[in-house]
Amino acid sequence: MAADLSSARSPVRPVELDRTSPVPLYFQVASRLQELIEQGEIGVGARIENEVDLAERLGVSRPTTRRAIQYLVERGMLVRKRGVGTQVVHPKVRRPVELSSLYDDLVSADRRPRTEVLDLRVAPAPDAVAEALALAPGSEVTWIERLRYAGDEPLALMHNAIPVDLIRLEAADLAAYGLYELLRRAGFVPRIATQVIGARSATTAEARTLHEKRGASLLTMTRTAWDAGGRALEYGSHLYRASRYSFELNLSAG
Amino acid sequence: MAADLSSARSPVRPVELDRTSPVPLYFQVASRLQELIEQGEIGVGARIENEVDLAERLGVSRPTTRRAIQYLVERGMLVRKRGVGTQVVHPKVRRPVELSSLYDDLVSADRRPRTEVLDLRVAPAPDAVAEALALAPGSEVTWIERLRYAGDEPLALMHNAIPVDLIRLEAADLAAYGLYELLRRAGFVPRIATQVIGARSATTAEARTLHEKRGASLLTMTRTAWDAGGRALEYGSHLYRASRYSFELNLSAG
DNA sequence: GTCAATACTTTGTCATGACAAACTGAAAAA
DNA sequence: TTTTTCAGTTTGTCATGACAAAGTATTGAC
Repeated sequence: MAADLSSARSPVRPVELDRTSPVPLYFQVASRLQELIEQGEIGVGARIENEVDLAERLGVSRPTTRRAIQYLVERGMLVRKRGVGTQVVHPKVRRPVELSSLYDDLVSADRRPRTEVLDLRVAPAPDAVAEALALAPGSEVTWIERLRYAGDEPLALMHNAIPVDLIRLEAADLAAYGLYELLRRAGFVPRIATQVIGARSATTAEARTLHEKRGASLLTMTRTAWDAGGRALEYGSHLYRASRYSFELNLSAG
Repeated sequence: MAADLSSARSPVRPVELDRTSPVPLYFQVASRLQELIEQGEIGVGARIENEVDLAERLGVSRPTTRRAIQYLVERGMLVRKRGVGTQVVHPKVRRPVELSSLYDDLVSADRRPRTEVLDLRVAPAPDAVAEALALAPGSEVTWIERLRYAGDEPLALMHNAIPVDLIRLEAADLAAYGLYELLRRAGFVPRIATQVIGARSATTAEARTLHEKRGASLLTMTRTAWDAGGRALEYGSHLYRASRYSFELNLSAG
């Protein structure tokens, strides 16, 4: 039994790599490995074949194999040790913290998101917001206030500021789609963000809006997002009902 | 002026690469680039020299240059575009979410952490904890309850469970060092973790311990951490004073 | 003047080869 | 028996060379 485990090298069946495909070879290899691990054919703790042999068997170069393995290492499925080998540490992809909006999250969790646009106006940005977005003080921003429902329950009260020259937002669009979706459609893809997560008690008005008791605990999240060109896309200051929502993170260290 | 910006290629002074150093070449190159960007010698928005020229000028191969650039791309400083070039998007390193303990954070923020060990015992793990740590139900764990101060103010009430066969913990050590530091010294390096951040109101007892009013908002964080071998190291369930603490995250998307 | 085709630049992918460093385990020495 | 040494395994680093794909800028046709 014990001997079995130590010899549990990858029982990979012949892999069909498609060299005519636009999908890079390293990605094809990574996908195949990921599949085997997710299906449990290579168990947690088992070592996979070494890079050199794997490369030879698949008919690709070692750098290509390395890149495929690296891809899965970055996702937290594999761990490498020099002189030892590469081991499976987790059967599922541990995604890094996602850069997605609440709307996207709810859609994928099938929680029937609905959005009510409470306010939509163009106004000068307060100093703190202008600084967060790296705009000149007093620059105009589109200011949005939305109430997000999951099913029939209010879940979050969201305030956003978007540089006014970036996109023209309509209440109808905001009610139908997430802000990030609208930004993406306009060609602005959020790539980098900083978030601060905290908590505080609800004011009377906030409690009423969110169907909570006065003084109930709320999760606060402020975020600034930039696109690949370093352009500030969005500043957000959101309130979540702590009784209905929490943030889940997967971390991995070098 | 505008012409100046577009021609603002990296004014890199001759870089001294040390080929005898144990520090990898790609890392030396990355460090040098990072320095130039942090010091503003390559401004945000400016394009850096293309890979081929940079490699030639530094006297290294293109893969080495690419790896250096890739390193900074992953840290959110640079963005690459095929056919265009590589651009500076942020002058500071945007670290991914750190896998460090509160103690380490406070030390680096120079906030004089102090720890009071309220409880330290060996007991069977509750089912939820055993499951989080992937232990058999009822397995013994070392159970710790600590109160963490920053300066003279209590900041967090921390509960941890550590598999009992992993490390022998002493109250004196826990008072002097962070848990992660002790784990690392024993050879267990946390590599992967999942966290859930939420909020709730303080109970009377919690409020008293943390010098808060009854019902004050607290940030909750539960975390399970694993080492590179997939061994569960630690389960933690912590309470932070929302009035004194928040979580800061830097995210980047593919 | 406007639009389309073309040339050029720059990053992306892949192969081959070589040596170094870290770890493991077995053999040899104390 | 215990420790040290050494050989073998495996990942880490680096070089060179080649072609592909995407984006930009220029040129030419209309």
